[in-house]
Amino acid sequence: MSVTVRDVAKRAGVSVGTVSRYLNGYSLREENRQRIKEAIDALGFKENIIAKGLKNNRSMAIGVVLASLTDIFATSIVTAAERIAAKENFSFIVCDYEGSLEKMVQKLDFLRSRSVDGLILFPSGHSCPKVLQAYLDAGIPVVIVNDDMPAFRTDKVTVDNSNASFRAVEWLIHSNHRDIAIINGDTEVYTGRERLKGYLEALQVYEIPINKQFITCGHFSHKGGYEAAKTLLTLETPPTALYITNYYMTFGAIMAVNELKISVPQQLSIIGFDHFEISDVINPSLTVIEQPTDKIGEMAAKTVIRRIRGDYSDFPVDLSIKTRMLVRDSVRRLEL
Amino acid sequence: MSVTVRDVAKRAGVSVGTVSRYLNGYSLREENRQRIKEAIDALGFKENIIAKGLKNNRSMAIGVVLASLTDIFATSIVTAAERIAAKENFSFIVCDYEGSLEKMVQKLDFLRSRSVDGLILFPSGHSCPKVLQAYLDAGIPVVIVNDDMPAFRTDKVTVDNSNASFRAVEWLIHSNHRDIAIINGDTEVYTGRERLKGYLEALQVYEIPINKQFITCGHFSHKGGYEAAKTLLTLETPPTALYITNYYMTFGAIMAVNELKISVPQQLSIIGFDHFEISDVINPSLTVIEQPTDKIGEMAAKTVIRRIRGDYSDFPVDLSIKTRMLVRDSVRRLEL
DNA sequence: CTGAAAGCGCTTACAG
DNA sequence: CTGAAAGCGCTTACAG
Repeated sequence: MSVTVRDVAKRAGVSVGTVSRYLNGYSLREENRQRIKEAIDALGFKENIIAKGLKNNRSMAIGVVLASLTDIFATSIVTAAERIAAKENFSFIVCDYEGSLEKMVQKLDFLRSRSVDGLILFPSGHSCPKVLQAYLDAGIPVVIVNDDMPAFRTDKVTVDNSNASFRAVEWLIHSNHRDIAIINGDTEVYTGRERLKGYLEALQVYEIPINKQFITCGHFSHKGGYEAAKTLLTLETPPTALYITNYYMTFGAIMAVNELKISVPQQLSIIGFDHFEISDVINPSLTVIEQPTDKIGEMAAKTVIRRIRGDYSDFPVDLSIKTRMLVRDSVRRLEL
Repeated sequence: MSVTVRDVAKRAGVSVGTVSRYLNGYSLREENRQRIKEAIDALGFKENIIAKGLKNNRSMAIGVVLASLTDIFATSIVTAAERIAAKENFSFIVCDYEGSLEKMVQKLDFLRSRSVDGLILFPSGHSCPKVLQAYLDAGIPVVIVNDDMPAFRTDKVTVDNSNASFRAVEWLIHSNHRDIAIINGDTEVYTGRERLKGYLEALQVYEIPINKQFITCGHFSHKGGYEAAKTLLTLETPPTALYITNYYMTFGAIMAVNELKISVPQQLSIIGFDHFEISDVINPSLTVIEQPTDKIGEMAAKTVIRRIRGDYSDFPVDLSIKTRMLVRDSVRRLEL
């Protein structure tokens, strides 16, 4: 069908082994190098990565398993990771498990049979299926992103979730807010737990009494943020500041604020999370915790590739990437 | 390393050929079937799809090439397509070309060397590189999604873009609007052109004079929608209705409307595009043109798989999927 | 229905 | 540095 090493070898007048060595960057006689190069160009030869993989048990593919392909946080990370991986000639086989543990297991099985060389997994709060340990046992590295999976000893890349919360709330406190509400997602998942933890810690450290009404834990979604904001802002004594722990929730909360015709920051201060395109169109611009998705993706890709190459010197690594707080115009300093 | 057909054959006391036949669903003696089944279970055998592909020149992988992994419209389609493909045991190798033609070509080359069996491409207005023809010449089917690429004769899946526009605008006209503005994206790209065309046609058919000020063609983004809305709504005689041709633009326009404290639908009627999560948190709920991303993805996947299987009976197909208009609360019927 | 053998496109000891 | 040969895990005519 297509042109193979055999064709190249014939045209260049060398053996296929020599062509293979050329392809893999071994040194060979200058004359042969030239002839092979010429043959490859003339024939339009492209090496077959699949065949290559069969022999050295490498597929040059990395499985990427995530809960939803439509979650911009996850896909931003994947984009960055893919950029790194492509440079190293790895391709990404992307599987969406639609938030179902069962489907996740299915995908993991599927990727095993595709002989992926490594795996990047976004567990999104799901527990660890046995098949994951089978990956490690088979020498296939697994990097967990944005979750802890305590039962599973492997490389992990997260952000400083609780610390980010702490700093955000601290900033509000230093702006003299005392009635600070948190709009949080599901505390069954790692990020939800951690972000709540940081909020509580900050209040404790600054000796601000905790008002249970101000703690909402719903779903990390537009709707979750919207509903929580509506509830909080229609309390008898509503909070003066909102700390919102996820991009989609921030978005939903903003819609609720608009609808209630509450002006930010005059009547309400807000610190949100992440700043994808939304920040282009929100007035005033939001002060947010920014998760460095590029960095997260980069670290995930680099880590899994390093393991694939056999470097387990620092295994398992637990990378906690630092977030920044972008201080913009949605927090008002209260007069005391 | 892992367990192979050879191991299964040995344990079952048959030849590897027989195991292979079992795996591929050929009929064999009941006794052998049982023994092989037993051996597979006992050994935990998983077939190696890579090796399988080498022999019959199939990788069981479909390349998916898109401008951005963070575009929810594209990823919604990919999600649906992957669901179909996974059922047929195909995996998706996803490549993001970050809106650069050069990178797109790179990715296409890359996927060739990975021996993908087929390709699903979102050109996003980019022109057709030569390498695409090479795909077809090599017998690798290519399905174009959401674009026309007139220079390239292959299967295409789009929606009824201009017709969708026509119906949206017609609806506004029947609600007695005459000052109807369009917030459109780049007319260099297919969808932008088509959606503008439908708008113009509707006005012409109903003999409504075209007001050039009411036609904005910017960028299919939050910001594009936001800025266009600001411009339109601050005109001396602003439109009474807005037709917005993309999800992100709809989003941005809504933010502008909120900021200008214009109430919908009392002061302004709106028909938007698509209804991802945003619709959960917008009040009033928007009347929108809904692109059936599930269907688009399904058709793209089914078409490419059908071609992979050798069925070119209707090649090339140009599927134009029907959109629906979801009539909700953002359009007011004007009194005459 | 089944076994033995050749082969998919490549790599890699093994000799030289 | 290079060629000949074996082999990666599977499939598939070819005989029987």
